[in-house]
Amino acid sequence: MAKKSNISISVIRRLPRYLRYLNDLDKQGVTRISSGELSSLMGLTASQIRQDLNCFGEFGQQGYGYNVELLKNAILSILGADRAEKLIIIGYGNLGKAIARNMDFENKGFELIAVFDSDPSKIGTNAKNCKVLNISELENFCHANKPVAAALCIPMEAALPIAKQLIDCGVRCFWNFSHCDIAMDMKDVLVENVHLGDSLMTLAYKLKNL
Amino acid sequence: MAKKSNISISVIRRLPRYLRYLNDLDKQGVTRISSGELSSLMGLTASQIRQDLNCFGEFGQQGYGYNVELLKNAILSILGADRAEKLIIIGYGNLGKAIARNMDFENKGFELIAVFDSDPSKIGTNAKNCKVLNISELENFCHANKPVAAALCIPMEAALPIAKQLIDCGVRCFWNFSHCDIAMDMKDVLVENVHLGDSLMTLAYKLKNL
DNA sequence: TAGATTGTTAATCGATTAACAATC
DNA sequence: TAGATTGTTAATCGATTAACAATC
Repeated sequence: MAKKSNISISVIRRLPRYLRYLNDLDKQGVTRISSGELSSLMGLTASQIRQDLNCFGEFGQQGYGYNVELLKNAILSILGADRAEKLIIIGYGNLGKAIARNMDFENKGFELIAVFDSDPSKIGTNAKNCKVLNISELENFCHANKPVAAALCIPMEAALPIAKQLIDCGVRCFWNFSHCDIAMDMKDVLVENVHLGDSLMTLAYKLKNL
Repeated sequence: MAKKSNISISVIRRLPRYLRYLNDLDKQGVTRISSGELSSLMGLTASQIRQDLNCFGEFGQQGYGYNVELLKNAILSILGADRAEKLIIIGYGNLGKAIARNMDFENKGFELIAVFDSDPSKIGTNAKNCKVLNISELENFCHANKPVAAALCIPMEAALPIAKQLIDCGVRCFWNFSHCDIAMDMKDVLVENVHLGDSLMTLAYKLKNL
């Protein structure tokens, strides 16, 4: 059969993790793996792995298991991580720098094309493979270069106005690190909120209830 | 009734978000709110809010709703965010710096007591309210100061050995930013994995399937 | 072929939503 | 009191796990 139409977000969020393990296996020279082996490696059930994968097609072979490289590439393609959607970073503080320098955009579906900041001492310097531009040039840049995604590495107060400006410039996709929820209601606007503070508090709870 | 014994992680992960909204309301001078009002503000059901809160006790009043300040403090206490557990940061690269400087540890249950790095140019400099120390001093420091938690802002290769060393020093709680899963199997060791790459790939998927 | 392991259906489990009696 | 809104139970929905026939 194959290809369910409505894939749940729970399944999607597991795919990048499968990918990490498959990449490791591939690097180690492992060519095939069964759902059972992978499940004990990752600490989940074989059933779940098979169910997850069968949302998208039939990638295995009875009696054999899964070909590591083939499955890896299939998941890359399912996630759209084999593409190069234009992304800009707003804010070149420590977090913006960390992301610009360390995030492997190319293997995750994006291409970093520019960074923006308002600090004169940063403007004109080199980020990863691109320049740090003045935030005042944002609109011109967007109209000329049409980025589809933006990583918001700016304080909470700045996030909503900048997001609105970006939406007007055609940006449809936000990776939001500012400590607020943005634009949950705007149609056709995608937001992935990363709330590091929420994550830390979850750890506080676990610690308290250890 | 009140106080269920086994609270699901889904409920816990919603609490910090409730807290953010309650903090905002409190700052705006709002003193009471009903589950209905809060639910439309946050984009979820009133039923879910009431169910979530009733895992921990009865914080509302029929016909009135919830007192904002009271509920805010209740959630702070449930999460253990009103404590000050000693935390260290390993790695003072851009990410370590971003977290040291911008994370509001005091309101999230922790106290940052030291940062460690191996780079001589960083050692001895001042982080937020503490020093950057030589990673070679890690064991001595831990035995003297007994941190319970560590934020791992180091590359993947370094994460596991450092985590093991820290566990031997009594650290039981990891906030892991390195691009690997650590120690899922070790008993009594808590890990909150933050996989920024996984988050970005989820965004890639959403974008592809927009 | 026999053994292994998938794809897939059915059963279970848990989480969310709806409903309403209790009560402020 | 009457209106509002909780706390809580029951109903629904979705996700995970188990089981097994299909098949490599």
